[in-house]
Amino acid sequence: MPERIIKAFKNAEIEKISHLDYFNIAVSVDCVILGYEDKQLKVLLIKSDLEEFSGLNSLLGDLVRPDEDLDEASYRILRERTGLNDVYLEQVQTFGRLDRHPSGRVVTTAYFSLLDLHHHQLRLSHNDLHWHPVHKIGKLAFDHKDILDSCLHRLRQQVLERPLIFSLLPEKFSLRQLQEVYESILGTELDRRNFRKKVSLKDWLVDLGEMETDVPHRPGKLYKLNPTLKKRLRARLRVS
Amino acid sequence: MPERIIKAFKNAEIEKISHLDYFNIAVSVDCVILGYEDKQLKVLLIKSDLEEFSGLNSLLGDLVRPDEDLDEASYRILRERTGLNDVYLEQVQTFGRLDRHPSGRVVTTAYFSLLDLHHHQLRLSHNDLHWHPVHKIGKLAFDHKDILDSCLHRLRQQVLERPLIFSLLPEKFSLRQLQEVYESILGTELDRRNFRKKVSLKDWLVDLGEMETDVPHRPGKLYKLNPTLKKRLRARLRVS
DNA sequence: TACAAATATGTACTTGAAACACATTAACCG
DNA sequence: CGGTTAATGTGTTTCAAGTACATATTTGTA
Repeated sequence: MPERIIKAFKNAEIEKISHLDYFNIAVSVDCVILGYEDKQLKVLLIKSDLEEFSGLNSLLGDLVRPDEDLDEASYRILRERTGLNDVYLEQVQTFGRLDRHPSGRVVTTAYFSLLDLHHHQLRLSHNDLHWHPVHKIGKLAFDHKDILDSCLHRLRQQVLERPLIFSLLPEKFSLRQLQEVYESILGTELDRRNFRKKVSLKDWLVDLGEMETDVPHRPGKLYKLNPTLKKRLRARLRVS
Repeated sequence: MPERIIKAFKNAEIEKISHLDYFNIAVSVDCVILGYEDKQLKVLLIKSDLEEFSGLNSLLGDLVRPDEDLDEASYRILRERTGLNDVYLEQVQTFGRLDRHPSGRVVTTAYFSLLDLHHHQLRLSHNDLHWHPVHKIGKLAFDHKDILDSCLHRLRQQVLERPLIFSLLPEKFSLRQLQEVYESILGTELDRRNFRKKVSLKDWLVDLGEMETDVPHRPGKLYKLNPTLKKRLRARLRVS
């Protein structure tokens, strides 16, 4: 099989390189899994078990299996690590630096996903899995800090245009909660009145006619995401 | 070496799959090389030499070599195919469908680049290389139509925000030429007066104090890209 | 029951985009 | 050579969106 592929890419210089070398590249995916808690955006990390990176955390990744799509692989990792199925997932960028993995050549494709950190189905697969506030993260194993940063950059670009952010919140939420999520992602303070005007113009929200409970102040109205949009979010990630 | 990598990704299910299978995935890059001519955006394509796709064109791609970065690989393809060095290049997306290549599993990363189709250094490497108007393209080999579309989508997103478009034009150009390029990319007509106002606010342009020649009407002023921005464009793609 | 703190809604101002008009210049042609 | 044509080059007006800002209302708490 490998020979067939190399033949398909017939290239003048091909004889200079051993055929097998072309298949010394491994393909992996890495997931930047983001949640929201205590007014902070958090990312799910695991302690690296490579001695080269002892003491450092890394993103959740795995080799892509011979029989699975890239999207499927990232979806599988998410499922294995969190137990969650209906999660927003988006490919961001592929990283292929020669020395990015100490054990050999690994090209990795980064995905980010957003989920409700307090979802009742959330079951972390491993004791060494923990949520870390993204703005407190220093070094990570491999080039994972770069990967994280590129995903956060993409998230910030998209978050005002598309209704992604609701995956971070529980089913019902108040406008204050929603605003706080935006503020933690964008790293800026927003004017409450203008914010409310902006989201109300977008027809993203449905007023539930209910109020917050157990808050130490005047309760606000509760909203949920417009069901049509919710379906559309799910549709994007139907993989397996 | 492969064994070391697989060990590094220790996974519960790893034993189910033959170790070597993980390295049956080839990694390639495909370049969507865009130029501008006759008021049309054009893409450089080559006749596919696979019998499965006989009669169809394909993008320019190649396997990533064991000793080169993804960016380097796309840069090399560009150089080999066009003879050009200083070209804008941007990674867009990675495609990994299982059946996307008839000869086996190939994961490919798509790049797009913009260049001046009439550049004096441009030397196409091959007789079967031709420029095709993007809006007239039907089928392509592999999933290359999807790749082309995703690159065009990205280009349309970026073109109003960042000064990419100038790579498509010669050193000196008139505002009319610039507007025509925008219109062909965005697929819309723009108001001349509003367009001029918009670009003049962006400090992208330098007035050369020269005029068009050999035009069958009143000549317009000639401009060039602000040299600072030009340097910055080049800096993004310094690879080898 | 007064106060603190958050919700809820509205208005004036500023900026940017969209629609539109007119004077100017050079090529072309009778 | 002068009138016509077809571009260039610079406005202005209008409208929508964004930003800054104020006040009344509701609930929890001391």
